[in-house]
Amino acid sequence: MKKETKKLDREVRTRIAPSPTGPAHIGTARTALFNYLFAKNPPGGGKGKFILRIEDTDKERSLQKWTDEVIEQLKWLGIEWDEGPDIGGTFGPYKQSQRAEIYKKYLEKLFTEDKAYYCFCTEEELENKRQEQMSRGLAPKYDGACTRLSAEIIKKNLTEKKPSVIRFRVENKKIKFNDLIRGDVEFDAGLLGDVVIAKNFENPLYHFAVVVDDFEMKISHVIRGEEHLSNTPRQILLQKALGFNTPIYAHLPLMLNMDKSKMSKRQGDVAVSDYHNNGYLPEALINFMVLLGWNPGTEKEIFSLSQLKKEFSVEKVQKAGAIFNVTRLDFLNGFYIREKDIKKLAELCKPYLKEAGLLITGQVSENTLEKIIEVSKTRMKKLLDIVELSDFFFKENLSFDKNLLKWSKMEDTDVKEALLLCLPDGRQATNKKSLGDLNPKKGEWTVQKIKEVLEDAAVEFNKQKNYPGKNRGFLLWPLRVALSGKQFSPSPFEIAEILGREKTLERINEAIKLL
RNA sequence: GGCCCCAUCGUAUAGCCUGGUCUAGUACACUGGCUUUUCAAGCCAAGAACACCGGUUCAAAUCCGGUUGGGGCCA
Repeated sequence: MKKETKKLDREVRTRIAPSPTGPAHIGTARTALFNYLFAKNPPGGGKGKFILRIEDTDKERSLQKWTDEVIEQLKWLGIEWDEGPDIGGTFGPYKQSQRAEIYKKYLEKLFTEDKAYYCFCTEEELENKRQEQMSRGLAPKYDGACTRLSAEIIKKNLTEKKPSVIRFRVENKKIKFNDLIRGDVEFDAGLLGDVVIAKNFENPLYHFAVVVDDFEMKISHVIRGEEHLSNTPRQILLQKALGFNTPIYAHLPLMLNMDKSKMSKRQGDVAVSDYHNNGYLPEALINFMVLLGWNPGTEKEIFSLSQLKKEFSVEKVQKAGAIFNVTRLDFLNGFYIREKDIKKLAELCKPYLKEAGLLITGQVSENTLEKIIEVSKTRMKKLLDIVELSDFFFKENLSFDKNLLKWSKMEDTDVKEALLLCLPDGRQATNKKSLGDLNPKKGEWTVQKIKEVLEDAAVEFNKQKNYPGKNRGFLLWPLRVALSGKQFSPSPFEIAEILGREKTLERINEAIKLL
């Protein structure tokens, strides 16, 4: 289980190679992150390069819009690459669809050296053989029916346009390699069978294309998900057949569903855009993802991307898969939201408020918006939450059940009295100031003043009604509900200040009418 | 089914390489408390794990073997 730390004479070059067949997957983002961090701070020191390659060999399912999407999401996360798909063309092009000539060249080389051959077996034949092997308790493996076809038969089949694929002769031997995370790993390639590497000379398949691309792009370290671990031996064999160097491998633990299976769409959001759109902050997502499978060995667990660039090291990466626990992501996201500069946070919340039709340009001042967000932010797990949390600040009319106004065992009349006490003429009932007596023009409409007046009123109210003196809920709860229309909200002092005197009094009156 | 990988509180992990300082640390979550008009946030506290069996050793979470369990790949 030794992990070698070989000195590299080559430049460190890592890559991420997504297939643009759907929205960018969260697993792709995490793999990208680890590759990026590794390149930024390679074991031997110096600076490496991180490359973005687009694996769009599947022409039917690959769409430009998904390539654009992956780019957008990686940029959003702050993961930057040095080459590809449209920048820095030293080893380009960086899209597999544009590299057909390169693949063809190597495919031909394999053919001339008799390391690859045409296979004319049909899907059906293959499937039957597979079933038969499995029923006998054997590993399903290509039986080699076409390995030694005569030149005439091949020619005949080809001219007849019989469907064919290209297979690679997999040597019957043990393959050993050293994985940066897992140590020594050994496979018996004899169990593999000859693998299909291309549909034809124009259409290479995954195993072949990665091997060629990684070599041509001088990738030094292949850091990828554990699902590729068992693909590694056949790729190594291909490299050997082609005369390539084998890169250094590091297989990352998988991100798992709650039931420990590989993270999948069925059990929650897997697209980076899902998290982006719901208002997770990139810093939270980065921090969360990196801690899934890595930690510095200290008790520190809040990391910015730039700190990570200095502190990350592969040796500290776990071997076991990690469950993607949204609750923890929520905590981290809430933490970063609370930490955020209020102006920036307001900017980030705006789109959500606009989308919900709450924020109409020019209607609410920047200053007020910031106050609204300031009093709501401790309750936010994600940016989208701001909508539910603050809608009552923006609405003209509130609608809620009048019973919500009652604190403890209050009757309608009690509630009414409490609310009346906050109004300008409520003063009649007491010799203290009421809310309505505060004059905004004299700078009296502040949380501080409002709080003073209301606390006095609460004491007075309790005295009158013979309520337990310490419990201010008899006044404050009805007031808070009158102002927010909600069971849970910021304090009535904060709400009143933001709402302004006029609107505050209006809402109190509206509530009284309900009773 | 074959092959490969993995295994510390519910979750993420520290500790494992270099056995003793581990009556196993931290964070999230959960529970209780403080604060409090409410919900949050904050603070305090409590509960909670070395998968199992054997071996090596004076001593094992740590080293070795096996078992079990989980996962991945192969179509």
